[in-house]
Amino acid sequence: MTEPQPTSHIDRADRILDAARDLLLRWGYRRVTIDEIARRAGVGKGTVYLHWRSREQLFFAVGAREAVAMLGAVVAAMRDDPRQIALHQYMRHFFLEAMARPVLRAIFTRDAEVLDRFLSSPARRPLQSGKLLASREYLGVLADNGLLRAGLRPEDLDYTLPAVMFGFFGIDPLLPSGVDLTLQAKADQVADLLRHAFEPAKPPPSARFITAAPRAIAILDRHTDDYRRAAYGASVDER
Amino acid sequence: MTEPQPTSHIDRADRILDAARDLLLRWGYRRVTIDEIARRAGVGKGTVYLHWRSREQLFFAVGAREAVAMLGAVVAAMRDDPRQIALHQYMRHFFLEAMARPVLRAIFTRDAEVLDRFLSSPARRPLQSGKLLASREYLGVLADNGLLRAGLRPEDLDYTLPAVMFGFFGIDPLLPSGVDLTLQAKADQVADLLRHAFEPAKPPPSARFITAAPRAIAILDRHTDDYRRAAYGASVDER
DNA sequence: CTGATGACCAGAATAGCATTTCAGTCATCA
DNA sequence: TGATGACTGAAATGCTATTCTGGTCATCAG
Repeated sequence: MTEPQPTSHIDRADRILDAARDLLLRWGYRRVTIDEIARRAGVGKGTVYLHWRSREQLFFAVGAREAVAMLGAVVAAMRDDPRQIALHQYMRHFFLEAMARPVLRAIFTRDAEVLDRFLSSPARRPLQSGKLLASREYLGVLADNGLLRAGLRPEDLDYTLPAVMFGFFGIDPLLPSGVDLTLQAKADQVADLLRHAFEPAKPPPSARFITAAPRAIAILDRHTDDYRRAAYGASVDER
Repeated sequence: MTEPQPTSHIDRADRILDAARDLLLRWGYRRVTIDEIARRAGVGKGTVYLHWRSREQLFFAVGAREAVAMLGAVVAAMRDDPRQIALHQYMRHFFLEAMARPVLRAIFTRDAEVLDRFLSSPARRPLQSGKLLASREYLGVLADNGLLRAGLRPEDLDYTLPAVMFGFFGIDPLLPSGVDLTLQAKADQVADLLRHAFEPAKPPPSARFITAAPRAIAILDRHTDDYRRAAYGASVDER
């Protein structure tokens, strides 16, 4: 059907992931079959299993690849302007970039229509865990540079930060129809909330951000690599 | 089976609601039948329908009655100490008292095991809506008395407050098992978060609370009556 | 006459079974 | 040597017969 084309290992993985993503969004997790994905990607079914151990891992990879793209966009903003490493800015971007990507939006809003069975699959966990939000190390860098409220320790956020973000991602279907803000407005509200709740009352001097940014960015880059590895299977570093 | 006893209309409603609540918690919404509830309450099946229009309304009444009890506890604390009307204290009590009551906990944590079908029933809405949390009027009283951060208008909380509370109620199953705080600790975190995010930086003088408390309490009393009426059917004011 | 009841009914839920679908494997091939 | 797709069993689905149960209302007890 699709004519075979000479491709690298990673290009082929991308074609398969593209097919999986498109079918996922069109039909939902339950209805998509490996046969159809392989057909669409122009490869044999066995080939899919040369990249990922199972169907579950394949769909995790679909999410992981979008996570890589999302983190890339967020980190790019931080490189442009070190002030964007502030927790409230980070989470604002995180929220906007996640909601702008259909697969990630489905995951974070726990969209049962799209994900059905995948919601309760253990493979989904790493995509929704607190680590993807803001790891201890990232928060440690903020704390060390006076970018968190005095007396607030990174571990104090282990519970609260995921709770808040989960709330903003998931509240919509529970709200009466009268309340509907734009995505931007919601992102601004998260940012405002987090800034007042967790950051110093008076904005820290720019120097602090400039000092902290490289370390903060390095941490996110490392996380990004973790997700990239997950997306393309262990074979990503063979190349 | 249960010997009939002379009772007022409301006593009988309570017996039926008791039976419904016990069976709900033991078996979950789907498995409980009206026949079993009536048998347990020692009344005929038809009698149940003299109180509520439908099965759905009956279970809504079970929740509404617990909401009355919960609001009663919260308001009692406010009568003892006017400072408890502060948004963060209100929500702290709300969280603790809701989580301490099995039916409300099931509703607010969206426990699919207990509620299954009831989760998507429209009758559940009024129990989970923003209004039960903190109505515009309540927030208006706080704002009028300088108990909200300068520049924060009550309607600014329409989205954010439900999002945050929903997050705290629902996050637990999504967190890695390492993170498990006591109920008290979680309540303290909600309170801290809300105080920093939405209330004045320096604690307002007591006089403000003393002035505002009667009006705040009156609003909650009115909401409580609404739920009481819903719990016992329209017949509650016949008496 | 009034308020309570439970036999009754239609539609929905369930159980049981026959059939189809599909994730994952591996012998074969280019 | 890397890619394939025919093959297999387990799980999902469709179908039918049967049971269950929400809600009604004719009847009855006090």
